[in-house]
Amino acid sequence: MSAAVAWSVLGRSDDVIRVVDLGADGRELSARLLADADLAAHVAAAPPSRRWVWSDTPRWYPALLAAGVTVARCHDLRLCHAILRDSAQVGEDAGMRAAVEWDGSAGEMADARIPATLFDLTGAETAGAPDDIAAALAEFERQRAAVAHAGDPGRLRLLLAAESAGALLACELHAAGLPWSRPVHERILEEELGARPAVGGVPDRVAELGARVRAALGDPTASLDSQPKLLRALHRVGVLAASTSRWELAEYEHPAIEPLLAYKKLTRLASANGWAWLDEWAPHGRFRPVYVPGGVVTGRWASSGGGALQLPRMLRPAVRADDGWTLVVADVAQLEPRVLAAMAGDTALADAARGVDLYSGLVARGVVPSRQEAKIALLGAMYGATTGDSARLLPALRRAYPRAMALVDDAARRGEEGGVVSTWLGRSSPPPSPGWHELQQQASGPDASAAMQTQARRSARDRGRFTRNFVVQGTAAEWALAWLADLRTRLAALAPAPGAAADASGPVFRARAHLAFFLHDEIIVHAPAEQGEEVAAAVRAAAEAATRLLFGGFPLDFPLDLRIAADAAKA
DNA sequence: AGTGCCTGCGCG
DNA sequence: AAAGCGCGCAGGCACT
Repeated sequence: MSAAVAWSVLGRSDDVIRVVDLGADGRELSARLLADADLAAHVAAAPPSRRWVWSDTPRWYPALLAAGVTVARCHDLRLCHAILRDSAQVGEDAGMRAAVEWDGSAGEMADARIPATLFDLTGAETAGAPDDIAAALAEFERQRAAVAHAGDPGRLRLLLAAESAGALLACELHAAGLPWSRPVHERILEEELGARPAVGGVPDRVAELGARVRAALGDPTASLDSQPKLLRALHRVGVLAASTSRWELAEYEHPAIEPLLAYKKLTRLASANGWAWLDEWAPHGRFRPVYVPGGVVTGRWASSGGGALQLPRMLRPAVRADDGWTLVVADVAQLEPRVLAAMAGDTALADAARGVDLYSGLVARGVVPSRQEAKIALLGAMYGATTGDSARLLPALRRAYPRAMALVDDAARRGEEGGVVSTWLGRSSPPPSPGWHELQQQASGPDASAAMQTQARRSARDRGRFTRNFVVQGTAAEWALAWLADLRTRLAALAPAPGAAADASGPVFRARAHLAFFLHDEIIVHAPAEQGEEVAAAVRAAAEAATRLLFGGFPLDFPLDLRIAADAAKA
């Protein structure tokens, strides 16, 4: 009877895949070689509790998904390396910083395997590269040791598991795609812009507005798309704006302003999400962005291509469930202030959040006069406002919620001093650059100029605002990851759709309810119509599970705005 | 032609 | 200059 396999490390050795099975203690139990074509079957045959360890999820998982195989758990060495390398809980002696071959972004690591030239085929080019099985085993052992010796191994393990689950989900979201209605998108474009113009042409509504602006400027050839030229044209008619931004132009009274603002709005729609976007990014009923887990320093996801995280509200009706399916759209109400309350153990702020709307809770307790001011004050507290209404409201916030304010103020102070701050689960901010330290050093010297001192002061404050926000934004990202990971597991346990059929989005995601979109604090699940309520219950249960996982019994809810509908239009 | 920066604006 | 955080992308423009 052999010990149970806890981990299976995947890597390459010569031209084949090597699978090394490890016990819970990290000891090697067995190893085997596999051809690429046999990997999916091997993974599918393993028990779902198996955690697959691999260099970089986008390099291994898409092929499995294409073969119809999903994985319940993995350990993404690249993403976990990035966390452990910077975490204040991990000592320098863990060697994470020295293992620079793991530092690249997903794209850079892919490049590292490619020989520099066609003649450089000595085999050495892959020796230290992450895909190599020896490199993967060494890094995994290094990471296990780093976690074991960390200040709070439990939280760090949670973070690494959540990050890795996110890596799986990012690939799945891309494979599944967001259901997108071409007719609805086209209808919106035609209503706003007019008929689709010929290639290189300008939509009718844009042309009309442009003519109105030029007429009002008294300049039939005025260029509206070049910021410097537009600014000069405005100055000539007495609009002495310093920039051509929407907010500033709106301050001026001139017949050119109204059509100009409309012109800007429509050209933005046409260039960012017009017909060309539709053809390129959602040609066959699915929008498939590339999600980049850990792409933001705080731990938030970034995206690449198609502007996935910037879909304008105007286009949300184009997010439309397939026939016989529905969407469950949910976002967290005021995620970041709630996260702040929980992190700080601020029971007074948690108390104000008891209802559905935290901002109204502040008004009800007489902290600020209006909901709008509550929002501005809290955002200012988390972003580090120094002027205006927001800064004016901070003293009231400080009186009412000293613990929450102390947490962000302390993070800001540490940042200004050049220190490192960490999220709830242990992701740490990157240290300041050598140049930053140098500037602070020189500015504190005896022969520092006043200009240099001002610059250093400003640079310190900038970093303070970054670290102030880092702890909150980063912990909110952790809550969201925990929510996603838990929901992903719950959805996988639901019954398949009746009469599920294969189609272009792949058998796995056509067969059952699945996540289709994620944006910081919002998710969209695409589900068989009759499972709408069941999925909604899973979404809520996952949010509660995430809250307990991170914050235990702290008395605070993370209420969701949730709707079940055929499309994702915002209320 | 390719690059990198700037402005502006979409999202949380 | 949208007061204060984090992003991606398009278009113009200066540079190589």
